[in-house]
Formats: sequence, C-alpha cells, structure tokens
Amino acid sequence: MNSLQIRLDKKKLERAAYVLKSVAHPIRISIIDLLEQRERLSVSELQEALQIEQSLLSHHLTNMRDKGVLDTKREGKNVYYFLTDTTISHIIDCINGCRNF
Amino acid sequence: MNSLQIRLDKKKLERAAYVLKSVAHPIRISIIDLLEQRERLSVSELQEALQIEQSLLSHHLTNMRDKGVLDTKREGKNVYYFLTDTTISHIIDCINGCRNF
DNA sequence: TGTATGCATGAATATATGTTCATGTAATCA
DNA sequence: TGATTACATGAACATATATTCATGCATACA
Repeated sequence: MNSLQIRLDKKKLERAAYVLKSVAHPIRISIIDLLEQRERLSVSELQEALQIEQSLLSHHLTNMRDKGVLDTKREGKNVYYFLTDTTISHIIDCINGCRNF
Repeated sequence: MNSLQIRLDKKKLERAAYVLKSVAHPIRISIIDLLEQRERLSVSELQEALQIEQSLLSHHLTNMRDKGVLDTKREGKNVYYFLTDTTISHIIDCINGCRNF
C-alpha cells in the first residue's frame, strides 16, 4: 500500500497559509495578545500599549482585518478592533504553551 | 484601572513569529500534513507526494529543520524527516477545523 | 465652519522569502 | 573505483512583506 497523499485541497492550503501569515509577526501576535485581554480595543489604545507609529499599526490592523482575523466597529471618532475567531488565540496559546519553541 | 500590556516578552514574540512563519506556506503545510499521516518520510517519498522540484523541497525542509519544526535521521542513502513537536500539527488542525477560515 | 482628534491610505523604499538552476557531497552498488 | 541514487547548497533572480512618510478623510466639538 502506498496511499500517501495530501489531505487538504489547494484552496484550503492556500487559505490556511494566508491566515497563518497574518499571525506570524511579532507586532501582530502582540495585537492578538492584547485582544485576548480586552475583548475590543481602539487603535489609540493599541498604539499606547504597543508604542509603535500610528501608521504602522494601522497597516497591520488592516492586514489582519483583510484576512478575516480581526473585525472593526466604529464608535464616534474611535474604531474598535476585535478578534473574529478564537482559533487564532488558540494558536498563540499553543505556541506559547509549548516548551520546544 | 488601565493595566493593558503585552504579556509576552520580546524574545517569546519573535520566537513565536519565527516558528509560525515556517508553517505559513502551502508547501510546508502539506509537508506537515503528510508527516501526520506517516510519522517519518524520506525526501523522495515527500517529493513523490508533493510533485515539486527536489531542490525546492530540500530548501523548504531545511527551513523547517532550522526552525526546529522538523528533525532528520539519515539511513543509508535516505534522509528521513519527522515532526519534532505535535504543537505544529495542532495548529494546522486548528486552522482546518475552523469554519471561519 | 474651522480646527482638533482618530484613523486610513498610497507611494516609496527596505528587507525578507520563494524559486530556479547549476553544482556539490554522501552513501551505495556494480 | 567509477557510476548511480538521494539529498543539500549557493548564487541569481523574482516576488512578497514590512516600514516610513506624507497626506487624506471622518467625526466631534468649539
């Protein structure tokens, strides 16, 4: 028997890689970490916690939103970001809980 | 109270991003998927299943090995690759089991 | 309505990653 | 020991990603 084959179709593979990419960055992992603590955060709040340029933060947030990891809700002048799915949190916990990495 | 802060230190963050990056690619996800089915696989076996150039595969394998995701064992002419940690499998399962992605 | 605040966007640049091609090396076997 | 098989490596090139800077747009408020 030699039935070795990839179990994921091309679309799934690309989608998975696409989502994972949007997590695989120190700043973006930090954003997820913060959103695990606070449910939802405005860009200003994130900026204060992260201490990075507003524009850079905005680019990262847009990136994560485009990839479906985050979503937003405007309230007055503020835009609040929140996690769309707990899967991403699990992934970060997974990595951090792991001794080998 | 306003005790919002990143819970992960810089080293952990960079390490996590580093490991995640080595997973965030269709070919490399496929490799992990195959190694979940077979425990260990030679480069030739992987190549047959993946249908990609030997050199490209080798680069990806080296990448994953360097980042601690895979390890190797030579046996005669063959080099066998295997997962060092189930965390990575969990991550892939996590993503695939998730309806939102 | 003008001004300040909060955030987004686009172009330019810097840097990292992926892929190919040619070649190298290690183990086996005739 | 010379040829073959299995895999690795490095340079060159292509492409993607990250960062900065300047500017734009929306909301609120004086």
